[in-house]
Parts: sequence; C-alpha cells; structure tokens
Amino acid sequence: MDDRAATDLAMLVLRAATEVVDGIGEGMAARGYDDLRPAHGFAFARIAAADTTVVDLAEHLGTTKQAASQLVAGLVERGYVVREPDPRDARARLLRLTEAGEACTRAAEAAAADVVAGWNEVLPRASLGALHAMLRRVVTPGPLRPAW
Amino acid sequence: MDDRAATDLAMLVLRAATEVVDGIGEGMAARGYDDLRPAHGFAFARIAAADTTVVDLAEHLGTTKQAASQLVAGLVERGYVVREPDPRDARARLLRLTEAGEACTRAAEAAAADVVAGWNEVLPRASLGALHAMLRRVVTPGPLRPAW
DNA sequence: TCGGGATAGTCAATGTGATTGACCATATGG
DNA sequence: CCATATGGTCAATCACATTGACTATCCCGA
Repeated sequence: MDDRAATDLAMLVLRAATEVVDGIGEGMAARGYDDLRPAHGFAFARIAAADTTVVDLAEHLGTTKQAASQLVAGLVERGYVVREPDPRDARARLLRLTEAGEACTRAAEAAAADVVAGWNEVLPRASLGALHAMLRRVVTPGPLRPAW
Repeated sequence: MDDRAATDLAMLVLRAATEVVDGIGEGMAARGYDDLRPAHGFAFARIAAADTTVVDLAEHLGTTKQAASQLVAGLVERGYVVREPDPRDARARLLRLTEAGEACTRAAEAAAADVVAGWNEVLPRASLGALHAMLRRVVTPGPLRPAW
C-alpha cells in the first residue's frame, strides 16, 4: 500500500466517523434529544460503564477536570446524571446515570445501530463482520475525543 | 449483526478516527508544524483539490462562511494560502496553496500514512486493502467535519 | 499523630473559535 | 436597468475549554 492509498484510507476512516457522528446526532434529534452533543454521549458511555468520578471522565474525554466538571453540571441540571458521595473517599463524588440518562443511552445506541444498518445494505453480509474484526485488531483502546 | 455489535462497530470507527486525528497531529508536530489543527488540514485538502472559494470551503467544512473566512485569514497570515482574484467573478477570490502550504500538505499525508503503516503491522497484508475497499463502498462522499 | 504533599472538586477569569447580524460589491435575470 | 441573489468581510456575541486559585480530604512518613 503506497502513501497515496494510505492517506486515502485515513480519510475514509475520518469520513466514516463523520457519518457516524452525524447519523447519531440525527437519530437522537429524531428521538427527541436535541440538546445533547457527542461529548455528552461519550460521557454517558463512560458513566454507565463503571464507577466514574469527574477526574476519570476528564481523562477519558481528553479534557481538563474543570471542563468535565462543567459538562457534568449541565447533565445534572437536565436530570440525566446524579452525583453521589463515594463511600470510600469523602472528596470524590461518584457519577451515576438516572433513568432518563439510561433511556438516553439506549436511544444513542439505537441511533448508532441505525447508521451501521445503512452500511449493511451496501455491503455483502459477511463483510460487516469482517470490518468489525479488522477494526478491532487495528484499533487500540483509548479515549474517544469529542473534538478534533 | 445485532444492536450490540452494531453499536460496537460504530464506536470502533470513532476510535479509529481518534487515532488518525491524534496520529496526524503528532506526526505534524514532529515535522515542525505545531500551529495547525485538523480543521486546517481539511481546508488544505479542499483548497489543493480544486478552485475553491471561501463559501465552497465553508460548505465543505460544514461551518458558516464567516468561520471559513476567519480560518483562511489565519492561513494567509501564516503564509500557507494566498487569495487571488477570480477572473470569472470579481466578487469571488480563489484560494490557492503557497509552496509552504503544499509542503505542509505533503507532511500531513506522510503523517497519515504513518498511522496507517502502524495498522499494517498488526493486520494481514491483504486485509488493509480489504478494509479500504469496504470503507469505500460504505462511505458516501461528503463533508469532513472538523469538530463533533 | 501530626504534618506535608498529593488528589478530588469547584469557582472565577480569560481566551479561542464559531455564530449571528449587518453591510458592501458584484452578478444575474426579467 | 432595476430587483434580487450571491461572495465576502467586519463587528458583536456566545459557547466552550483552559488557566489559575482555592478548599477539603486522603495518604504516607517521621
């Protein structure tokens, strides 16, 4: 694979990501969530997955803890997240999704699945699985930056 | 492919894009370009490809023409782009890369190729081509949004 | 056990980039 | 030619993230 093709592949990945992000945004809007940006979704995913603090979240999003704190404040204000005391550390506050927050997460997952379903239509059946497998091998676990 | 796997695939695409963006950023910094963000790169790609005006660029980046104008102003200031009169329309100004701008584009392509080269190491040789082919089929041409 | 340094979190001020709104110059179509 | 649409910029504002400062709590060693 020469440089030209390699650059091309990199651009295809970026374009695919743009489609995913835009598609999720549209799907969320269609489901009645029009006040949430991708950064919120990434935060939801992290908060849902494990006991999460503001500092954890900041690292995961690749931002400062102040920015993460502001983000969380907005989510709390809108009723998607609650802050609970950490029984192990009186400084820390554990973040937890409310029922509304979990409903929102499910909506985002459905929207993401819709985007991929669109790909399924233009790709041979087995290929989507192959795509998945390849990306899984290629990609290293790490943060999902909400902004370029 | 069920919803779970579909969501998972979508996330893999986003993570891959994050790697591409971060990788290019690091590669550019290593090559001495530390004042350029991804949005600039997307602008370069567009300006290099065809006769481009500020409004064209705005559509391509998915922003307003004012934002595109500001972006271009910064690039002009730093010597990467020049504005030339459009012989066909006295209102318009065609954007063109300077030699510095083209050198910068080459550096970005090399950095992108480096990222993909890393993938090449963990993937069977033929697979990278297959990945390319799949994404090409899946992806529709469209804007490359610099921000989520 | 107590004192110093590290860590969790917030508040306030600042800065950067994008958007909205207004405006001028030029094109274009009736 | 006049009305309207389009390319572009300037200015004001807004949204978001960052830097800096500060409090409260934890942890570790003397």
